[in-house]
Amino acid sequence: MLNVNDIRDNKEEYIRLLKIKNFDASSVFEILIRKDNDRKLLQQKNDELLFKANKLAKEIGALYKEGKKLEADELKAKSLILKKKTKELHFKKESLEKEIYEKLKDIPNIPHSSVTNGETEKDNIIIKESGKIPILVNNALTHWELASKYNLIDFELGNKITGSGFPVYIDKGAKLQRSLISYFLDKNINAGYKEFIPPHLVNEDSAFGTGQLPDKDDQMYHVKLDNLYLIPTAEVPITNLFRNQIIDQNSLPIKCTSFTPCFRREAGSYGKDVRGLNRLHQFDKVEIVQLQTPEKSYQTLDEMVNHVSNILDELDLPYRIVKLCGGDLSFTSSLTYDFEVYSAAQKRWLEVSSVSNFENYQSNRLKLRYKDKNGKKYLCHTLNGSALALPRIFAAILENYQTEKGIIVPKVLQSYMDLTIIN
RNA sequence: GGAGAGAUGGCAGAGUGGUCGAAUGCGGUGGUCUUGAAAACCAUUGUGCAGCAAUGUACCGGGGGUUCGAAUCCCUCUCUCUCCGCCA
Repeated sequence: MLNVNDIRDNKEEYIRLLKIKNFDASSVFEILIRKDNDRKLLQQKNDELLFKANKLAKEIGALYKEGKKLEADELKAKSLILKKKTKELHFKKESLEKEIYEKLKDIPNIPHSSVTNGETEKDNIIIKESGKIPILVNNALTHWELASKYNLIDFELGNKITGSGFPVYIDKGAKLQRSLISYFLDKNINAGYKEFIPPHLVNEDSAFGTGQLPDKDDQMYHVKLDNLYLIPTAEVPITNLFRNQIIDQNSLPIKCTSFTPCFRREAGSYGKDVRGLNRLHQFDKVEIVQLQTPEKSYQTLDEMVNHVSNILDELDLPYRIVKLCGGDLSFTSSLTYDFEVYSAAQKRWLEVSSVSNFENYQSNRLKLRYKDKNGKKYLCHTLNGSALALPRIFAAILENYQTEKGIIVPKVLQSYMDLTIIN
C-alpha cells in the first residue's frame, strides 16, 4: 500500500510512472490528497477540544477535593458539551480514514523508473539467455510421459485421493524432488540466507499483511472452521515474521530462505496449460526473502537475480531472464525479473522463478520499519523470489536430460540422489 | 472436548477511578572510572497522528459502554497459558 505523504510529495512522478502500469492515478490522487488534508484538520481540531476537556477534568477533580461541589458541577456541564463534540469529530475522522484506506488499497505499487511500457508478457524484455537448448532423441517424451514411463509421478493417484493438480511423487521421483529441495536450500544457506520452517497455515492478519487479503482471497484455500488460510507461497509466513517490527539498521539486510508446499486454488485457470506439472494446486517451492534499506534494495535485487542464475547454471538448464513490462508487472511489485527454463520436449519456456522488489509497498501494510543510527524510522524494502519452484524444474530436468538409456541426473544432484541415471 | 487463569513498554512484573504513558528489575544506548575490559556509578531509553517547533493528542489484547475523569468498573470478541480427557 502506498502512503499519502509520498503521494503528496511525488504526485506528478507517480502519475507518470503508474501510467506504465496502465493505471490512471490523477483523479484518485486529487481525492486522496484532499481527504488527507481534511483528516489533518480534523485531527487538529479534535486534539484541541480534547486538550480542553482533559484540562477541565483535572480542574473538576481538584474542586471536588476542595469540597467545592457547586463549581465542579458547573464545569461538568461544560465538559459534557466538549465531549459530545469530540465524539462527533472522532467518528468523522474515522470514516475519513476508512475512505482513504479504501482508495489506497486499490492503487498498485509504483513501478521502477526502468520498467518499460507494454500490455502483456509479449512485451517483456529478455535481458539474458543462457545455456544451450539440448537436441533430443527423435521421439522425445514430455515429462508427464517420462514420469509415467519411469514411475516417478502418478497423477491418477493424486486424482483419486484429492483431485487434479495434486500429484503423487513415487520412489525415485520422490527422491529427485527431495534432492532438489535440499540442493536449493543448501545453495541459499551458503549464500547467507537463514533457513526457516514456518507454519503452512496463516491467520487473517498475515494474509492481509502480504496483500493476499482482502482481494485475492479466492486464490487461497481457506479452512473455515478455524479461519486459517493455506499458504500460497512461503513469502506469506516468512515476511510476516517481521510484521510490526522496528529493525536496527545494522542488522539489515535480513536474508531468509524457506521450503514449503504452496497451495493455490488457481480458480479460473482450468484447462489452460495444465498438463503434467505445468500448473498445480499443491507444489513445492524454496523461497528467498530479503529485507533491505531503500538505498540498497535494487543492488539486493541484482544480487538475488545473480543467485538464481547461478543455481540454474549449475543445473545446466537453458534459461532466460525476462524483465516484466508495466502491463505484466504484478499489482504489488515495482520491478520483477522472471526466470524461465526451456522444457525441450514441450518446446516451451516455463516460469520457474519470479524475483521482485516491492519497495515499501508491503512493509507499509506490515508496519515493518528500520531505525537508523539517529533513531529515525523508515519503512523497509522487501524483496523475494523463488530459488526455486520445484515442479517445472523437475519437468525440465526430465525432458532435457532424457536419453535412450534413461534420465541423466544433473551433476550437482548426483550426490543428493546417490544416483547418476534414472532408468 | 471439559474446568480454570490470564493478556500492561524489548523482556520480566507492579498498578482496582484523578497526581499513570505507567513503579521496580533486567536488557539497550551514551557517559564517568580503567592502559583495556569487567564491575560500579550517572544519565537516557515505547509507538502512531497533528505541528517548523514548543507542544498537543491517542494507545495498557480488539471493539463498545459507564463517568467530568478509565490500565483500573461494565458488556462483548479474540488470543494465550494451566489442569483433565483424547492423540502424533
